[in-house]
Amino acid sequence: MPELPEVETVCRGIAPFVEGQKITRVIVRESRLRWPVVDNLENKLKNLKILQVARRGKYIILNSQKSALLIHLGMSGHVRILSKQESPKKHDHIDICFDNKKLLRYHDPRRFGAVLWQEDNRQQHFRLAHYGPEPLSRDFSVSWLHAKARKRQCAIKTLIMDNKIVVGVGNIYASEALFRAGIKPDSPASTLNEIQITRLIQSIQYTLKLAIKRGGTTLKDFLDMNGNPGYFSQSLNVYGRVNQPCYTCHSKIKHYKMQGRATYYCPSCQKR
DNA sequence: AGTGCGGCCTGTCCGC
DNA sequence: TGCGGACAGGCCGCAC
Repeated sequence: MPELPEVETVCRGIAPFVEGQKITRVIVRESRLRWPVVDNLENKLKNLKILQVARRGKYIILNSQKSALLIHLGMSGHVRILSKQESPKKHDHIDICFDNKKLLRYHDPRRFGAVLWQEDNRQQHFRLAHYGPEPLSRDFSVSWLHAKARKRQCAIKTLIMDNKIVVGVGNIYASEALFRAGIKPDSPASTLNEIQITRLIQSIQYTLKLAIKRGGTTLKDFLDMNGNPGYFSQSLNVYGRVNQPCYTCHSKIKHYKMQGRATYYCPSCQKR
C-alpha cells in the first residue's frame, strides 16, 4: 500500500530513466481505473518529452513542457521500468515507451489507482485543487495545524489523514506518527494543545523521512521499481503489532477499527 | 461546513 | 478441496 514515502521512492527511482526522454508509444490495456483513462492517451502523449518527475501527495507527476500525466498507485499499484518488451502479465494496464528503449509499466490489481491527463500544467489538476500542504514543507506548520485542529471535533488520526489538512499521511504513518508523538489516535483534534501539535508535526516528518530513507514500507505488495521491497516495515512501532510488546514500555499494543481503518496504539505510551 | 459511511476493486486468508 | 465472506484501505461522493 503505497503511501508518500513509497511514492517518493518510486519517483526517485524512475526519474533517471524518464527525465529528458521522449514518449514513443503508449499502450492502454485496461482503462477502467479509479477514473477512466482519458480517450486517446497515446495521441496525447506521443512525442512529448518528459522534463521532470514530481510528486504531490501520493501522485506521481510526469511533467512535459505544457502538460502533465498524473499517476496514483492507489492501494495495490506499482510502476516499473523495463528495459525490453516483456510480455504483459495480468493487471499490467498501461505501458509508456520512451525513445531510450525503456518502458514504464503501470500495474494495479485492485484498480484503486488512477492515470490522469492534464492538458495544461500551469495550474494544478482539479483533483489536487483541495490539497493541503506537503507534510515535509514549511507550509505544514504548527500555526496551520493548530488553527485547523481547534475547530474540529473528529479524532486526531482522522484529521491528519485528511488531504485538506495535510497530504500523504496514510493509515500506517498516521498510527506510527501518533505513537511517536505520544498522542492517542482518538483524541478529539480540538483538545490538542500547541505542544502536542508541535510534537505531532515533528513526529509525522520524522516518520516520513525515515521511511523514505529506508525505501518505503513493504507490507504485502509494495515493491520499488526494481521489484525490491522497502525496509521501513522493520521500523514500525505499532502498525500490525497487535498484542506484541511495545518497544518502549512492553505494554501490549492494542488495535481497533476507527472509521473502518485498523488503528494501532500503545495504551500506556499514548495517554492523551 | 463538518462528519460518517458506502462503494470501488482483487488477492489472500479463514472457517465451515 | 471448494466456497463464501471478511479484510486490506485511499479517496471520492453522498446523506445528514
